[in-house]
Amino acid sequence: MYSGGMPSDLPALLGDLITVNHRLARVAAHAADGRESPAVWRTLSVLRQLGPIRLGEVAARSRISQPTATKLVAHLVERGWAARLADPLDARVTSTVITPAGDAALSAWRSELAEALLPMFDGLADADLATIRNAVDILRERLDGSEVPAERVPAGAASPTAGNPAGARA
Amino acid sequence: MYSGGMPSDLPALLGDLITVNHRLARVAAHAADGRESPAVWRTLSVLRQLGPIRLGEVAARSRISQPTATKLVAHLVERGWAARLADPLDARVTSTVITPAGDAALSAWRSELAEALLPMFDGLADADLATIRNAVDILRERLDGSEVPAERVPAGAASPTAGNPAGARA
DNA sequence: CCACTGTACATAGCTTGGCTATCTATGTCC
DNA sequence: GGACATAGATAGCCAAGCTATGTACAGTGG
Repeated sequence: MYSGGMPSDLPALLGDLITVNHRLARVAAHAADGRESPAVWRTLSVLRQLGPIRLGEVAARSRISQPTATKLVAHLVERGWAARLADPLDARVTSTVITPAGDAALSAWRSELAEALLPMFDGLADADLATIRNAVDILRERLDGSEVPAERVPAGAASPTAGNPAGARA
Repeated sequence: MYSGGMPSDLPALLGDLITVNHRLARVAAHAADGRESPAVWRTLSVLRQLGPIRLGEVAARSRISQPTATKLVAHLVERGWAARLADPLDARVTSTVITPAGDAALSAWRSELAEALLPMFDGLADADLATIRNAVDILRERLDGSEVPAERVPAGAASPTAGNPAGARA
């Protein structure tokens, strides 16, 4: 219990958060489906969540560089998990959508992952699960909300004319 | 809205957890010090936490393969952030310790990271910070406690007949 | 004492995700 | 039409991860 409450020690909290985060990532890496990489699922998640989306937006959302996004999307298209759409208004743009196959693959991965991680979370009290759920929601909101201070990320993004759904919870 | 609290939807929670986790990792990757990689800091953390430790233990703790641990530790030694000790009882063993320089570097990184992430957490209510702190503690405990994949996990995780891939779309 | 099996780490070789730098094609503004 | 900006593609590099295998030492049975 952290009833003491030490909000002033934010740096320590952030350090711990990132450390635990890395460790959890390693566990997840083992947990499910060695056949495809985490980056693939992450990209697929972005596509599912944001519908037809430009490459640059994929990159910004995933916090990866544009060339890396190109590579990943190309891989997804090869796999049949995504498809590209020409933009009738701007010939430079090619939007990407997730395909039904991609959607199914993503869902399957999530199930597989959940099953693999279950033992680790077995016996956890409902209250603890709720805490994790809340923390996940809080972090997600922060990740979605702040378009990142991003030192290195090419801070283009000057063309969000399309209504940014910004589906914030709460 | 998740106000209901649905502990039975653990699979969805785990999927979200891993997704958010991965996204946070991307942010952290940008946040601080592009000169060294996350794996370096993770390894250094393990060394600091567990004192002189065998290579195999580093690998198990970090959830990486033994050859990868060899590579990372070698890198740390080159950098002067770790040192190796021969074991007088078993000539096969070489333990590794963090050096003062490594300790300092790790601390510096944590500070830098915290500072870079601060804006993202600015304006967060104390209650939310407490929630994150608790979640971090809960997860860390689970990560430490369960020696989960034992050790040499058979890499090819057989996909257990996914009869019903959790019809719940996420 | 010597082979025989097991353990701890090192080496080799590969794949993939990530990056920067640069190029091409298109759009936009004067 | 020409200068500049923007969207994405291509090239080339490095790090982190893996499997498979090699090497040296430990322990054990004959």
